[in-house]
Amino acid sequence: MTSATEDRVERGLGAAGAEPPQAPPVQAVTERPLRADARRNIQKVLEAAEIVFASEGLAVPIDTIAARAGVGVGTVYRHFPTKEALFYAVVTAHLEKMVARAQELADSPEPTEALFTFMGEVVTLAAKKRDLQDEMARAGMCEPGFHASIKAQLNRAFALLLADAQAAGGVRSDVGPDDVTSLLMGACLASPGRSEPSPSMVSVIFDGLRARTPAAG
Amino acid sequence: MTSATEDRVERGLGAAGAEPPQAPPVQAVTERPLRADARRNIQKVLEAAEIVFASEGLAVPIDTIAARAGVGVGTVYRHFPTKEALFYAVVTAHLEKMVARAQELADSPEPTEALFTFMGEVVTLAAKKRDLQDEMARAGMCEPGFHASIKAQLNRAFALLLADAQAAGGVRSDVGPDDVTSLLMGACLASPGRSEPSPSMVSVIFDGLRARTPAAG
DNA sequence: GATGATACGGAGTAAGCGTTCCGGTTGTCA
DNA sequence: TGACAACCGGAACGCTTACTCCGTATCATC
Repeated sequence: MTSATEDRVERGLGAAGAEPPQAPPVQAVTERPLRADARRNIQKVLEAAEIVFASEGLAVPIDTIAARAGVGVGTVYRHFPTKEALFYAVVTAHLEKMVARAQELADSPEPTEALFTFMGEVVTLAAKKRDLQDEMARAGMCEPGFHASIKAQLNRAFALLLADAQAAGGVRSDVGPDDVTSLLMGACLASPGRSEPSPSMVSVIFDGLRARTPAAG
Repeated sequence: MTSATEDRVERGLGAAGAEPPQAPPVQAVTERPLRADARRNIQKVLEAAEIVFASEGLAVPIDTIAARAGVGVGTVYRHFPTKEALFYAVVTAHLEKMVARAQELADSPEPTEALFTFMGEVVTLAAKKRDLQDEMARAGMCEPGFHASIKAQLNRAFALLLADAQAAGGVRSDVGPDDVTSLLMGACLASPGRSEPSPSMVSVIFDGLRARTPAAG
């Protein structure tokens, strides 16, 4: 309990503020700044993790990331208490960008196009990022609280985008945010192996969302 | 080479004919019938595997399946050379049923409804079967030849169903079998955790496929 | 430059899981 | 019923991988 596990809590971390899944902020005491080499290494690890997780997914061994970053595994674990915490940091950074993008598009004068733009960008991004696909595939199962906070923000922003598009009459009104989220996730998870989503597939979904008269049996 | 590995090739196997991924039929010599207890155990293993793979997916340890079947792991490996071979047997059984269903529906006088019926049934089935989801998630990557033969049959049957629906004017003509397969797989992989697909989600996809005028940007 | 705190590296540890091995059991056939 | 082949069970093996430990190196401070 009093061993080296103590100083492995995240501190500044700059870019992707890596708040670990379930680490209550026990001691917010006198935190002195990190040493310069430590800051450098955190950055190197994050950059390596982003690349490696994107191409290999969560299943990649931590040694691969450490090697790519040019550090030892001990250094990785010094700054990220578990592999999942590192994954969390990387994925959170992506999700934060999505939230920002959704909020930016929410001010658009063309709500319907804004929604479709957002969805298209998400699908395109996810097609290239295996870690995002892994994260989507786990959504629902696994740790319930994992990523909960940032995902709640994303859901809110996305629901707003959808509501505006529906209010503008550009999207059928009999679908809820959860339905469209499922649709979006499905599009992201479809056709694994290719690095771009099928344009026809996306256009079918968009047309389905535009359909005025739900004519389903 | 000459040890007990030899007699682990599949023989009759009854229901789900488990042709292992890459086992060339080297010796089709004088195969005497299996002993009664062996036949019983194969059946028990297949039944247990179907249940366990469906709820846990491919990641489940083989011990779990053996325990559920009430046999030892050695018995499982006597009849299935690897865990993947067992998985293969179970998934193949599902895919064979899909092929049969697709062929049955191909004779329908309502090609469009036949296509949508098929797709709906697949999505509903996949929502309950984690092993099918796992298999779809791996499609494209992993061993290229895995399941290739049965999947080719399925693709052919599905392409026929689609072509008929398009010829009847019920489905837009600017989508190919691969696009619709992606869409279908996406629908199967979306919303993990729930045991039924969202009806709205499915209806959006169907409406998108019906759309006459592809109005995508 | 000396000194102590901080951080690094990577060998080592532990646990999970696929697969094998072999002593014991059971079915089959004469 | 006896004898042998076929089969069973599960302990043991080996590999992978997340994570820890500690001797060594580096940084910050005086």
